[in-house]
Amino acid sequence: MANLGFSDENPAVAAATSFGGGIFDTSACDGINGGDNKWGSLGFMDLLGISQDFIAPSLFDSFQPPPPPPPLSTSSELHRQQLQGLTSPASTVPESSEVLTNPTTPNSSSFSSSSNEAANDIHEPTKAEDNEEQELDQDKTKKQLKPKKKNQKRQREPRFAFMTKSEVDHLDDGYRWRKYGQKAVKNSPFPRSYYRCTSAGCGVKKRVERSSDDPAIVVTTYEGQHTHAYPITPRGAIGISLDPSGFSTVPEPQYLHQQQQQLQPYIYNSSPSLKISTTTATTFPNFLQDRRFKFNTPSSSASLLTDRGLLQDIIDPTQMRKEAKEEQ
DNA sequence: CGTGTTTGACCCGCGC
DNA sequence: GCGCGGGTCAAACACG
Repeated sequence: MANLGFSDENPAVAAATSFGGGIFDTSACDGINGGDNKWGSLGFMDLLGISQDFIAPSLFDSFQPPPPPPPLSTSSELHRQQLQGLTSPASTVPESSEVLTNPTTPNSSSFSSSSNEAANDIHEPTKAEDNEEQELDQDKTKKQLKPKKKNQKRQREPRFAFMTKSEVDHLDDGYRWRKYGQKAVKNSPFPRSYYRCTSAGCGVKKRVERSSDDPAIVVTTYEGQHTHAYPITPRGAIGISLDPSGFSTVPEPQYLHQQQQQLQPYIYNSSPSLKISTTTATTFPNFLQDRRFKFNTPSSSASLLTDRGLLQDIIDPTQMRKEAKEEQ
């Protein structure tokens, strides 16, 4: 896990007990991209790692590459170690629903984090899924008749969601995702897309849907944690960060150039307002504790919202917006 | 040819 | 038990 020199003990961050702010308005980037909807040229996480956290290349000079990903046979153990020894909240999170934070302003960002029944027993895709794959091989012809263990509720990964103001649905966070489904969503004219991390053994999933309330807002829900280094493919870039949260603290090199040239102005103009507190380690995923997610505008929406019991399994933009209005 | 998307069918949980 | 809605699978297809 690379923090780019940002200390986990950063008082400014640790002292923060709330976060909130603006929806990540990425629409301004559309022009920057010249109408190209492909976000492959600028990582979404790069956008999230905006503001003062985005520092010129000199910052990366001091970056220490993480150890290479462990073999699959030991990755789960390493993962656990990372979760316990570092800052991952997942391993210590008591079962709860997603943490939802509403925007305090129409231009505020909204994060929803969750951990659930699986939180104390982090999903270890390597071994379990290997077995499943073997079973699948045997029963391949049975297709979806594959028996699922009954009386055993499907355990869901810790989830968190956030809202992004963007014209593109699938924001590039630097990882490679494969779309494996799309469903129409009730009470929404927009379909929900399902993505899965393409890395072998990595069971991280991502749901992307547009807010029916505000089509400009994209609600992205992550589920699970990456078990591999970031980025994961040659296409992406070199593996430079091994963050158990699954979110790199470093922009992909291929993005860096454009980010410096194009994104920074926007970033600084409309950086979301978000403060992540390490005190929320038991509720928020790693990446939210990452310094990249330390935003500037003071806000107490998170604590307010959590205090109000707005922890929900699924982020509800409509409610979020209503809540935001009530705040005003 | 490898990789990613589309899409219809299927599975499962949940509420009535 | 039934229907609905969410989630997943995998064949077919597209693309570079």
